[in-house]
Amino acid sequence: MLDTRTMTTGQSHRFVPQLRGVSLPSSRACDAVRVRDPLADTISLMGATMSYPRNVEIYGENEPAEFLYKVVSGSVRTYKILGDGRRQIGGFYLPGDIFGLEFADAHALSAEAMTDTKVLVVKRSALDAVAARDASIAQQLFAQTGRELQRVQERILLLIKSAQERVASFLLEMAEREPASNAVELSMSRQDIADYLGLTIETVSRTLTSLETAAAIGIPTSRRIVLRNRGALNRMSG
Amino acid sequence: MLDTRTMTTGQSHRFVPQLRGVSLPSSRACDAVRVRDPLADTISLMGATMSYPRNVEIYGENEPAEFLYKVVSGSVRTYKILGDGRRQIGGFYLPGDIFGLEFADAHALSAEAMTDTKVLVVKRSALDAVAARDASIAQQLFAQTGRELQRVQERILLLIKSAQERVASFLLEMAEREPASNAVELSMSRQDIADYLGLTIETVSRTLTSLETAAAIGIPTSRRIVLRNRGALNRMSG
DNA sequence: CGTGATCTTGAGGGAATTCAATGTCGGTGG
DNA sequence: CCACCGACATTGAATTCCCTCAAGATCACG
Repeated sequence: MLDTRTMTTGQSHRFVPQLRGVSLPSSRACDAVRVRDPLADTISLMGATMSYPRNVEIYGENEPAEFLYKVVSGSVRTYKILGDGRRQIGGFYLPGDIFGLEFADAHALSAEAMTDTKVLVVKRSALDAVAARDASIAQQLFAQTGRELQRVQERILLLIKSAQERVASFLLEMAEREPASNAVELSMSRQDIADYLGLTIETVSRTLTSLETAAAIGIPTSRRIVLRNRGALNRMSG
Repeated sequence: MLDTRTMTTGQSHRFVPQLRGVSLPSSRACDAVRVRDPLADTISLMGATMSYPRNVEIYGENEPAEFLYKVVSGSVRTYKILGDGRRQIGGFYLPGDIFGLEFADAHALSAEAMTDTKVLVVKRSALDAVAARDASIAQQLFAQTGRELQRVQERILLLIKSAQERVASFLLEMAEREPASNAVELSMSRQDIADYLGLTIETVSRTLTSLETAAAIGIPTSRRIVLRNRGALNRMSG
């Protein structure tokens, strides 16, 4: 099972540190991207694309944290298995999200593709080398870490809430990632949601149906949630 | 009443701390520290010492995050008050610990002295300026952030456990900070512990007595816990 | 000592889990 | 095409764990 993942890019991923474009923006569009997100741009330039089928491991807990990842398409979950078999999900990552940022030498969490997924992979050492030359990259890495920290701190606040508050918060969190629509397409199973929220699958299910009964949401299919009343959800989210 | 627990800590008016002067380390001991921990040393060199009495606010949520703090003596808690009055404690900081590291412009949490406390205070802007020149300082700041992130991730794992597991984990965590002894001197109240672990004060108290009954710990005074059987505690911590 | 704050203990209730059964959906082969 | 299967989801009933409310015990401090 180790090698169901496949390299889809033949491009050399040995990076030659040529910070082109940083000081000489040429086109408006390009400039905008670079100025806003030099890290993303660097990853795109340096990264190799890899594909992982659904439910396949991208990296495992305790493996050396050699790479940084960015989701191109599909979705990824990070998680940790506790001694007694319980699983805690660290986060869900959708296209554009960066994951695999670690501070110890080894990964604290495992990562798995939730659906068939393409990711950009970049060697940490290469990225560090660029960061050493380009302060804006270093700054972005730092900022990315800070955002991750804030995200995790909010999870702590979530985990002390009631089941209904957790589920409502979760739906609003997911909805923020698809701003255009009022519906959420869940790429994760009820079990994933439960392990993310620190609840059981039954409680998640019951809470969702109760939210539907309360006319706060609609559940046309189990993986699709329509937000009918965001105000109510917001109130319920604690 | 909604909020008795947050009222118990007493006055919430802002204390204006006294500036005691700049610490100027000159001893050999500090030189040794310098090699191992350039960040700590820089803070010592640049920082001003401030004193805060017990239960007095050091900074408040949403205030601009201008400073970085290092505990010299005493103890500090960071916390956030939720809409309905619940309080979540972000962390406890003991001598040597750094707190106040933020990524947004404003503090996400408030900080209070749990006991009479002395802290070193350093302007972020000054520290950033040093970091820009000295890569080892920048690296230390980054590492410090990474450690904070790991700490918070472990808290998430803690919050999905049972009450007994949480309390056992908490005791072991506190014990790690006083490696010499087999006893833990708690600088925080039961309410603080409860708000840290996402439990009620009664559950914390009951769990502690049950651990004592099980001969895993001793409780000579309410603020002093003797670890009688670390193996058992470890097993109980999940 | 008395007083308030903190901590412990008890009884009862409620929210979430556990255990168990049923329902739904997508795929696969007869 | 439909019947069957397995994976996933929902629903129900009983139980457990923790919270709430309430009372007492202990501690710190004047």
